[in-house]
Amino acid sequence: MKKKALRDNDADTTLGTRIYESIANEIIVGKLMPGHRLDEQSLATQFGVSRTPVREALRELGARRLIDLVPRRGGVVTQIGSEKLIDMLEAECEIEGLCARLAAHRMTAMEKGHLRELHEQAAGEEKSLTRYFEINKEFHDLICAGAHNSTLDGTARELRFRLSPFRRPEPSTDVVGVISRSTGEHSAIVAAILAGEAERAYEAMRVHNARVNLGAMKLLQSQPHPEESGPGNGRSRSQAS
Amino acid sequence: MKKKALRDNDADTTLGTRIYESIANEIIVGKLMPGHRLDEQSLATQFGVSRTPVREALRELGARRLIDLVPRRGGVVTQIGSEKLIDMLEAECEIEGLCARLAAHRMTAMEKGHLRELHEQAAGEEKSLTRYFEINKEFHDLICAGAHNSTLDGTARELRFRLSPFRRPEPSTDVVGVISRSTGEHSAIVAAILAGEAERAYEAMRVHNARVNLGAMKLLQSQPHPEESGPGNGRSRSQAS
DNA sequence: TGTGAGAATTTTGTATGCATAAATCAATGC
DNA sequence: GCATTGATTTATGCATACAAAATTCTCACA
Repeated sequence: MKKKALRDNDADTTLGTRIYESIANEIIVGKLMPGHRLDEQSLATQFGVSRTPVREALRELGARRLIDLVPRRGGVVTQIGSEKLIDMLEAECEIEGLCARLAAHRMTAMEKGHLRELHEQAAGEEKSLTRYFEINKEFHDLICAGAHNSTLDGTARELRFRLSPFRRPEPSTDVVGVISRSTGEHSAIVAAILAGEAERAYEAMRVHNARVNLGAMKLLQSQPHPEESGPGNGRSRSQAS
Repeated sequence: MKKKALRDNDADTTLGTRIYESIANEIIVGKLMPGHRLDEQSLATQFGVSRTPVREALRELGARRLIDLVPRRGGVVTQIGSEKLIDMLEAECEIEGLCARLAAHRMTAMEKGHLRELHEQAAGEEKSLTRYFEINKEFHDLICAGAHNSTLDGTARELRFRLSPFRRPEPSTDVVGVISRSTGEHSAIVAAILAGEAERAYEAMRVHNARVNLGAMKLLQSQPHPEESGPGNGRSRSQAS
C-alpha cells in the first residue's frame, strides 16, 4: 500500500482539511467506490499522520454526505441508491432550470460574452468525449453562476459534484451523435439567455436536463441491481449532458 | 458559566454529535449570535468533556456552514450578510415553489388530507404568533415532503433551518392582519395542491414566499448596518410566512 | 500619548494512550 | 455439518500531552 501524498502545505490549511479534500476527490473521481469501508488507522498510515486529523476529515466527509458515519462502526462511502439518484437528478434538473431563468435576466454583458464564447468553442470539440465533458461542466457552471444567487449556485454545484461519479465519460455508442444533440440543446439555452428570455431559458434548460437525465435513469434501471456496488462497478452508465 | 447539559446518551450517538446538535441548536435559536467566537477550551469546560469531541463538533458545524472555521484561529458563528440573506430567501422561495408544484402531482390522498387538516386547524389559531409560526413551519414542511424528492425537500428544509433565526416571532404591529394575510395565501396554495393543479400551486407558493420575503428584506435594509451583529441584535426583523 | 519589539500567555493542531464497543475467531454442543 | 457462546483481536471514542502559531501583555522609547 503506497503512501498517499497530500497537497502541499503552502496554503494555510490544516492536515484534516487536506485529507478531507484528498478523500473527497477520490470518492468523486471514483477511486473510492460506494460501500468502501474507510478505516481510520489505515488511512492514517497511508497519509503518514495520526488518527486525529483523519477523524476530522471523516467527520467532514460525513457532514457533507460523502460517507455514512455510523457511531462506533466507522465510515463507509455513501451508497447512492437508484431512488436517491433519481431524486438528485430531478433536483439538479429543476434547480439548473431556475438558474437559467435568473441568468437570462441577470448575467452581465461580460458573462454573456463568456457563455457565448464557450459555446462556440464547444462546436469545435465534437470528437473528444472527455474534452466535451469539461466544456459541458463549465457551461453549466457559467449559467448557474450567472444567476447571481450564491445559494442556488452552491446547491447546483454540489449536486453536480455529487453526481459526477455517475457521469464519467466513457467511449460509448455514437459519441458524435450524443455530443451534437447536447450541443444543439445548449444552443437553444444560450440563445434564450442571450436574448434575455427567462421563461424560454428555463424551459430549454429543463428540457435539456430532463432528456439527459432520463437517459441516465434508463441506463441505471436497465442494470440488474447495483446493490453493494456503485458507479464504476456496473459499467456503461455515463451520459453527455 | 454554568455547565451545559447534553441530550441523554440513550440514543447511540457520540459526544461530538451531541455537542454539535447542542451548539447548532443554540445558533439556530439565537442564543449564540453571529460573530460569536467559539473557543474550544471553554466549550469543552462548559460541556464537561475534553477538547477532542468539541473539535469534531466544530468541524461539523463548519461543514454545515453554521460557523466559519479559519485554520489556527478557531470558529466564529457565521455572519449572514444582507446579500447572502437575500440569496437564501430567494432560493427558498423558488425551491419551495418547485416543491409545491411537484406536491400537487405527487401527494398521496393521506398527505393531502393531512395538509387540509393542518390548514383548517390554522384558522382557529389566529391570535398566538408563536403557535402560528409552528403551524406555518409544519405547513411548509408538509408541502416540501409532499414533493417526494428527498433532495429538494432536504435543501428546502436546510434553508428554513438556517433562516429560522431571522424569523423569530415577535409581537409586532397588527399580528392578526399579518397572520390572516398569510393564511389567505396558504388557502390558495392548499386549494391548488388539493386540485392537483401544479402550475397554480407553483405560482401561489412563489407569490406567497416572495411577498413574505420582500417584507423581511425591507425590514432588513431599513436597518442601519448589522455589521458585527446578527439577528437578535437589530430587533424587529421577523415576519410571518 | 502612542508605538513597536519582544516576552508571556492563550489557543489551536497533531500525536499518543487507554477504555470500551464491535468484529472476528475458536471451541463446544447439538 | 452447523449454530451458539465465550475469548481474542481490532477499531473507535475520548482524554491527555506537547509543539507551534496566534494573541495579549509589557515596557522601553520617541
